Amino acid sequence: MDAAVTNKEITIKDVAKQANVSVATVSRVLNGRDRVSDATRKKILKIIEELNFVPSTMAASMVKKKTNMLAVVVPEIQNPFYTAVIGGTVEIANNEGFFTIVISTNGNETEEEEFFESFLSKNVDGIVLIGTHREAGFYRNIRKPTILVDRYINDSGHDGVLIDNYRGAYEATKHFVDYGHERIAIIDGEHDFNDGKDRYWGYRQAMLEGGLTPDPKYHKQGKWLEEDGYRFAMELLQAEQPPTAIFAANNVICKGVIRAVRDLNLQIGEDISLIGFDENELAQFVQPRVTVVARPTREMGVQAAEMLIQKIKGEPKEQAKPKKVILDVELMKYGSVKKLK
Amino acid sequence: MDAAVTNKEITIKDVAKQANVSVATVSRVLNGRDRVSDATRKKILKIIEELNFVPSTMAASMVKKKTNMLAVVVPEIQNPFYTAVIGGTVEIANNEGFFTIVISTNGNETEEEEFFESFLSKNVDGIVLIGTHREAGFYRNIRKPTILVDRYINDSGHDGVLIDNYRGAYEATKHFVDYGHERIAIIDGEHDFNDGKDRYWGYRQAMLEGGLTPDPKYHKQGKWLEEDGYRFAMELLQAEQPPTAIFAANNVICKGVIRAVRDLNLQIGEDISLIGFDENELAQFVQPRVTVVARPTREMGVQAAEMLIQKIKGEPKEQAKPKKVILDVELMKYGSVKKLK
DNA sequence: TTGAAAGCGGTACCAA
DNA sequence: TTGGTACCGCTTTCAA
Repeated sequence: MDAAVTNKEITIKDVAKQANVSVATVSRVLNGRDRVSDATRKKILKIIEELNFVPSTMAASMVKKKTNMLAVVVPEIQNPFYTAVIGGTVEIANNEGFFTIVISTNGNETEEEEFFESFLSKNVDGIVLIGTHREAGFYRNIRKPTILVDRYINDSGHDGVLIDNYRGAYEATKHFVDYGHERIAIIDGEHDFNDGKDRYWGYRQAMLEGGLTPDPKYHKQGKWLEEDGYRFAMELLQAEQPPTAIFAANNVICKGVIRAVRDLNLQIGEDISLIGFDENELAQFVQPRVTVVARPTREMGVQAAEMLIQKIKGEPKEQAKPKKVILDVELMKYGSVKKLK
Repeated sequence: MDAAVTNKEITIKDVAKQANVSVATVSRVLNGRDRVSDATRKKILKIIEELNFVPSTMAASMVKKKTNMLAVVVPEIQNPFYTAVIGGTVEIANNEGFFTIVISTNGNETEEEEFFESFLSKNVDGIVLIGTHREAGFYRNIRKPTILVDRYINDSGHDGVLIDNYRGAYEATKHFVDYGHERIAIIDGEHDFNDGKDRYWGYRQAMLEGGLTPDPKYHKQGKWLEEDGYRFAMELLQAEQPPTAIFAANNVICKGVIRAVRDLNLQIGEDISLIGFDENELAQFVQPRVTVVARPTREMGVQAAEMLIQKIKGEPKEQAKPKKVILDVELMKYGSVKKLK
């Protein structure tokens, strides 16, 4: 007698009753696999329409053990690099019939762990992960199909989509060298992931090949923050012997550098040469545009989603060996590097 | 005999068996509501730990009819305004024990509908929605707790979190007027949502109050795109009688205007005065910074999430009346408006 | 304090 | 081509 008016969810049973068939048959037309006579199919379809019935994907997931949900886990949701990756992933996922949960770990290992323990491992079919953890053990514990993006951890046991950070940094630095620069500074951050480390070593290698010795006082390490870019650029540019060129090893550092240059009333490409890593709006807006190592951000998300879905759909056969897909970077010469001599 | 080695998911049954108790008891310690003797509780907890058991939230959701998932639906995931809203929502949601699905409709009504029909209405407890649809009917059909953000539709039957677009535009325009401007242009887009319309009428009102007649040739309507901002600014600035001030009615239009001004080698705040709507990085970077109508973007997501969760947790009592929360905007005077005396 | 058992809303196997 | 029914993994009465 209670809740007569309540918006009671209608279920497959209601449809079956109305249509005078069994739930099994309704289920059949829902899934479209088994054959059902045209007459009953039409009848059922009509009732579904009338009753405005929407099957519970949850109930289905429970028996199928497939949720059709992916998770994409990023350290931070406001950084345009991450939203680009998310965008690429979401697009492919939707095309393939998957929904996507977006989770931000705030670059916090504890939060990351909690998410994995409590939820992900049970309720999604696969994960696109831009990890915060540094130890391989954490990744090996993830027993779901997972693709690591951008930050790759060796021995994690998962596939990865990365870019050639080493080469990007190498090309950038070599460009400086080719244009006659000798006092070339690099602003980066901690080297606890492959990406940051590789960029530094690419820089270093190009220096050495150019007959230059990397000078510690031109290597500024912060935390990969815009503020670091600003602060270190200020320091460098006001030093007794300022560098003639700065390599900003990620997109937000580059922003900071640009601000510093502006605040010191200097001219990019004239008073100081600059190359950034990764496109960013500011860098492309200033005059002259800042030369950057461009990476295919959105494409990384696309690749990751494609690999992930293939893995989910594919045989659960023994995975040969974790596969790394390395996408190309390109040095976009926009004119912020001055030719010396 | 099959699949002996397979990574079989362990369930509540396994735990019960190991602990020599019933599944009911295990469920009790899982949920912590009912009382369980300390001894058994400890025993069970230990086994859970050993077996590394993680309960299936799906199974629980099915009987509880609560998924602990929210959806936030946005037209587009790359726009920083939307990611800020998402960020605010996700933060609150996580604090309150909810996960968040992010869905991008690509500003496409059909995609939006598909999502709602197929999935949302069944599998999430509530929705934060920045809608694409224009008709109230669509919204009335959503029978889940829903908060409309930014774009409000009357008669939708849902609560909303908005900003005072009218006042923002009014203040901006009045600022121009106060500084002696008379030829004041506005670049906006279609008026199919309240936000755009209100901005236009705010502009209009301030003009009239200032004794100025809005001149159609200074009202440029595009599609709210950066490209529109660029194109129309180009047109306006190269006209026979160019305006002395431009009100760019959203963030991306403002970017376009800035680019146009730069490409024409003009000086903001000198050759052309400019006010934008909403903060954007470019506007705050150029020299002088562009005066903007600032709105609390992230805060909108926070508010929406709080209202939503309260609604979900609260009594399903008859909702008095859809509630609109209107957040304040503020004119940030950064110096891009010239005083014409 | 604990256990037995009836679901939640579907799917899929076995029979008819 | 259809129906009956045993689950999926958990929660929640009701009884013990």
